[in-house]
Amino acid sequence: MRYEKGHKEQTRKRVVDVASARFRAKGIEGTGVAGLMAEAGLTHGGFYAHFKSKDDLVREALSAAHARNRAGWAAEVKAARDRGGDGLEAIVRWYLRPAHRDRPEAGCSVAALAPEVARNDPEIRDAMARAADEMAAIIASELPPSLSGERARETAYAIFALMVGTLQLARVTTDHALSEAILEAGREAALRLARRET
Amino acid sequence: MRYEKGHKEQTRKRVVDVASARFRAKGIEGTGVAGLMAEAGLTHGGFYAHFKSKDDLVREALSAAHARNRAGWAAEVKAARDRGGDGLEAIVRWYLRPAHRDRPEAGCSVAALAPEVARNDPEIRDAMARAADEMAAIIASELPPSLSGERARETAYAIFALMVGTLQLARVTTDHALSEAILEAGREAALRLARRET
DNA sequence: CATATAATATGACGATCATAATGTAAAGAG
DNA sequence: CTCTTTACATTATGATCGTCATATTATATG
Repeated sequence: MRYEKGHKEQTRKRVVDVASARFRAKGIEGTGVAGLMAEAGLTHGGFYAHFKSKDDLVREALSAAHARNRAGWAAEVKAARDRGGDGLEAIVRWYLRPAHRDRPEAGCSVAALAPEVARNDPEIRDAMARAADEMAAIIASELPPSLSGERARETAYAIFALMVGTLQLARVTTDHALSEAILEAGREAALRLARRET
Repeated sequence: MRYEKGHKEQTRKRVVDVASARFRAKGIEGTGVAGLMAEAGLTHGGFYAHFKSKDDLVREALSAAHARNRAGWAAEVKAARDRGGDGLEAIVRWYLRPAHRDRPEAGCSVAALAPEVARNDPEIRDAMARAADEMAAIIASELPPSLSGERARETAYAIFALMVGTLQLARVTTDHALSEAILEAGREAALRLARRET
């Protein structure tokens, strides 16, 4: 059947959105093309009219997930600035909140998929590496003036790594109280790294 | 055929060792029972004479991987102590070294598998959570006296999370120089968290 | 109104997946 | 020396995997 103009792009976008959520929720290998298309309201056959391979979709879904998250980062920073608060503190508290731990399908793709992506092709790794670099750049830009020099990027990467690892540990732990304590410890440590003098 | 006494236990151990390496190298879902048994020199049929399910093996492989790594942690601490050095600094430098980044199959299972494990059953998550808690305990025991009080465990978890996240980011990045810089930034930040005063 | 076309659906390919029932051969028990 | 047992091999099951060739059908175009 022939659909209205723009229908295909809309469908493609829907598949990418579904994929970006399912990958984060169930992993890349844990997500099949058939189930993915079914969730998008389609059958599996049409997949290759939109993407040349699953890897092709993976790249796009990683970028799409990051694009949405980047908007969240920017919104948090802006909201903090508007109320005269600290942008970095807002990011840390927002990233390491229980709701983020509990809903990986809507959260950071690095925390949800980093090891699996690391085992993939360079194109896929680069899609995530670019996302990580952008998040590190946002962190770096929010560091206090005393840290905004040469080593800002390194410090920013360390803070981001701490946030990623903390979220993962909090997700692994089945002890709820410990999971909460891990999140709190991560928040505190991240802010300490951000506030060091010299 | 009937083998000598103890042959079965030896075979089982070999399968667990192969699995613990393969899981870390290719992921849990990325590792099939058939390939695993072939690498152990067996056919896939006998698998269920040793384990009641793949999940059963996963639990055991995670514990086995951790047991070996824990020995490495202890050895690093002891070596540092023997030469009058700082045990925690030794752990951080050993964990965040390029060889660890480049050989996940012999490395930390948390860094290699945390998000995938977080999506699994509570028994499997607990196997990793116990390992993480033990590593955090070692870190806590090596913190300076000024930090050995109430919040030692929280600080230790944060340091461990930073190490895990750093290793993962270094593995994702395809830019070698950046990957090295990420490792260095992680080492520096981890030691800074460990050395804070008050 | 007829027709070419675009966006899907249908169905099938061979591979591989976890799991399991059954077969087989050799070492230990008698 | 025979027989039972044990450790694994063989073979099979039904599912699901990624991929693709082909069929279908409504719409935009003529």
